[in-house]
Amino acid sequence: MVITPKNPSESNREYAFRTISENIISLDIEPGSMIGEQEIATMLGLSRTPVHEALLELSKSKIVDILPQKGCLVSMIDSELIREARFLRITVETALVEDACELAKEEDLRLLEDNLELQEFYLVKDPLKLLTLDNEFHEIIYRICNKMQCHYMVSLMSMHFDRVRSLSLHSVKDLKIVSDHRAIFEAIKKKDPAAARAAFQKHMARFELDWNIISREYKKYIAEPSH
Amino acid sequence: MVITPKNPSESNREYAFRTISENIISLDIEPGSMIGEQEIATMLGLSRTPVHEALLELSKSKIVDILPQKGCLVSMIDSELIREARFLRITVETALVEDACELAKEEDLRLLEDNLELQEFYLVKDPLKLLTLDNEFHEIIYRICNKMQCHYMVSLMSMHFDRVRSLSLHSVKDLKIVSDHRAIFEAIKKKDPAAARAAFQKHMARFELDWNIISREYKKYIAEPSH
DNA sequence: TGCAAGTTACTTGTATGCTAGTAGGAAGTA
DNA sequence: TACTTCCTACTAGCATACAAGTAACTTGCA
Repeated sequence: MVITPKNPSESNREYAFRTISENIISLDIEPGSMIGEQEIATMLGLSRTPVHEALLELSKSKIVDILPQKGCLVSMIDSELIREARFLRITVETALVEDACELAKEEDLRLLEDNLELQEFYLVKDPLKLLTLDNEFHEIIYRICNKMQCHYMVSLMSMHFDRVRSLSLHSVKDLKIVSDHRAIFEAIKKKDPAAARAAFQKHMARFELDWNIISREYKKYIAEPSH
Repeated sequence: MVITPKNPSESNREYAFRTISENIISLDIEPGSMIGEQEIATMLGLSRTPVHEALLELSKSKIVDILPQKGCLVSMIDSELIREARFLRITVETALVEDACELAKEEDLRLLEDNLELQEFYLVKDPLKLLTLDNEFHEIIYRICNKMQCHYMVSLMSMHFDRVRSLSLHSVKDLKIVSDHRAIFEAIKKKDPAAARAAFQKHMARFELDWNIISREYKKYIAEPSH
């Protein structure tokens, strides 16, 4: 478990939530492992209460599963939940990029472009940073469309998604992701909804290929189909 | 505040969450009013802890606003959040009803039809029951498409929406809502995605009219635009 | 050896107590 | 009257204590 210092502006509960989330997404906490409230509380120098509340929030997206009187299970990578997270993102964000063509102001375009330049800069240097920038790029689009509450809901579910992306860093595909983002940006800039939609859907389609490879390579992390 | 008995299968936290939610949606707790953890805990016969956790969850959808060291503010009816909730539902469920045309089995169609018959039965008798049935109708569609996690996320946000619907019960429009549902059902039954999509969008469009009336009639409950 | 009952250690759920921060009113001052 | 300062009452955040349930181990018996 990787522990970063507590940001002074965040509450203990937020600190616990952020730390646990980051470690689950980065796979520093392994899928399928059990984590105890006390254990984490001690590591973070907190009491159980804020840790308990953080785990409660995480359990809402099913990224952890609280088993009462037993413990807290970090969920296995679950293709059904990933499918849902992906469905939600594709559906919502396809609509958003179209709207963004109308709504984006000069200032918004500048934010997107700054983000893109950072993506290009970190492309070879720091793939993990790239994942953060990727998420920020999408967040800017939510902000352009005044849909930040939707963004919160979608990103909670996207954790399932992000965890798989952590497994496929450092790959050639990163290069394509950044150029996808640029294509989406250009379409918004040109106020071309159809092009934006097409670029976005091409972008999200890449994941399907990843998943086929990863689901073979990391079987130990993948949940059995339930039925 | 209306208090129903605790269901034996639910935890104290779930009981608190359900009770508070119901009272906010039904407007038995007024928009803009302050509620204290202790106050609610006493009313429900619980300690502050499960109430605190319930309020925390509600605050994630911004239906309440926790002001640290001050209290918990039940949010005013906020047209921006309603717009977001509505956007999310329309976007997601439009995609779902199309998919449902392929995925719905005989058994699913029976569930939908049973629900519809109840809607028609309660149409004149109990408009509040109708709201519950309405939500259940939509939930069945999520279930048909195996998108229950999405359903959880969307329904959290839909509370903003449901609260406004509570204000417009007993109106002639109820009749149209039920016939809308039947149109959606028939389209799914005939496996006609285009018809399902059209029927659903017609259904959701009704809200716009409601909102215009209600926002004039209940000004005391409506938040000022922030800017 | 194999199995069953009892015990113990450990888990989360919940209650309670303490801390720190807010708001509003009382009292004092010009 | 108008303003400032202090005090009191109240809030949620958090720590801690206890309750209740689980699971694994130990013990005893056949």
